[in-house]
Amino acid sequence: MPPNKPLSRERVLTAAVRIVDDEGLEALTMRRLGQALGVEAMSLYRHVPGRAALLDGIHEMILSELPRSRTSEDWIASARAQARAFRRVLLAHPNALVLFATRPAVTPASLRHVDTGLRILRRAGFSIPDAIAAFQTLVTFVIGHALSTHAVVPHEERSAPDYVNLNELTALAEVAPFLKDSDVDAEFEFGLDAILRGLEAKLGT
Amino acid sequence: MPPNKPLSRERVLTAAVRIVDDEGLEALTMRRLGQALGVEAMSLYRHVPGRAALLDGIHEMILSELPRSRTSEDWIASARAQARAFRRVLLAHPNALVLFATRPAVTPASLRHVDTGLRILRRAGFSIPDAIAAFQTLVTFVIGHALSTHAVVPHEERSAPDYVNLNELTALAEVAPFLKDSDVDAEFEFGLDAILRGLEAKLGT
DNA sequence: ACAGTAAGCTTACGACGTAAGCCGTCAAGG
DNA sequence: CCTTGACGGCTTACGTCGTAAGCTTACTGT
Repeated sequence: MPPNKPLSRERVLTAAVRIVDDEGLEALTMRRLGQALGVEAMSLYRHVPGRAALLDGIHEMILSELPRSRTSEDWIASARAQARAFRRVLLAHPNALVLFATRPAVTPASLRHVDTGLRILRRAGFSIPDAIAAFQTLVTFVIGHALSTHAVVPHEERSAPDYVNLNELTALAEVAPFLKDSDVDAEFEFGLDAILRGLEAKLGT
Repeated sequence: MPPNKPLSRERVLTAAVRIVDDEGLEALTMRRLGQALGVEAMSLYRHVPGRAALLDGIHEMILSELPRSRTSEDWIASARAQARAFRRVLLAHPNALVLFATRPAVTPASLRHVDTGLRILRRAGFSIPDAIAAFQTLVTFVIGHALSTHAVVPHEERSAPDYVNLNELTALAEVAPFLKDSDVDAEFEFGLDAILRGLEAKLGT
């Protein structure tokens, strides 16, 4: 292999994202990443302070895929569009989803988007604390929903079901058949719509 | 140290939870856990198939702290109470929060609570798919909110802020002073209330 | 030509999860 | 009583991880 382009934080991070996307988070080791770049593991430390910073970098890199959003008159439509866009970006990297549970929702890379989100809510008429809470609610929902529906976890050992009397769980039994083929996207839209309506209702208060 | 009580899955799991609570998830290694029980690491494998199963067990053990909930006439009040109870349990183990992001929301240990949650929503009048989506929304919000407000992450290296023009972020600037001393509980209640109101609104549809 | 510096390499260490097999204890059967 | 088997815990060992420390190479500006 001929001496490639010189490394750079940029190149390291994009390679890292690719590995995570293709092989999962746990496949991302320094040695593996080095190999993908035709380089020894320790060389990476020239460009990234350590593994934790690498994960932060991936987080940042994925967030940077967020499209610059245009806001319209209708604040609900704007908020909905932002939430959808955020979700799309998250779902493009299901293996990296856990990072968004771990890392803080507000990072330098996402400041601009936090700003537009808050602007939408403020213009809608929310007080400052309410706008914060509303934003928090929306972000939290998008991340949480993506996590619970698309996060792929190895899930080796299921512990013994610890016998529960299934006959008592009537509501669950009734619902269970629908769980298999539930439409995840529809569920997301349902939840998002509920939240937005609820926020609208709280505007009057 | 005299030969203690014989080990058991129970004893192993409770010790594990304690370590996680006291020292964090990353402190929970097989050797450390063994030491806490006055036992060698490998002895644990008699009672737990491996580390992944151990984490599943912790997840299960924490969920089992959920109080048996009584449901009232008012479905909104019932749902709110359930959400709060769930949150309380989660916040009792902030270091284990990540597990709830990783592990599926529905496990054998939580079947009963899923059942009562669904029952509340069904009785309120939601169709089966809507009840699923609504439940999902609520659970997701509780977990997500707890994560983003109470998950403690080492957070070593913050990557260079990647210069954003702060002058453009007017909405953020306006809000920033309030971020420091925002009332997390109030924010939670705000979001929860919004969701519940939104769900109520969707009931008519 | 030569010193300085940046980029990558080598070696090494301690900690991790866990596979494989060993050994003491103790209850049941002759 | 002695034997036997199995259960519970221990020992050793392997491969992999993140990364500290120092070395080597190649390019830069003077």
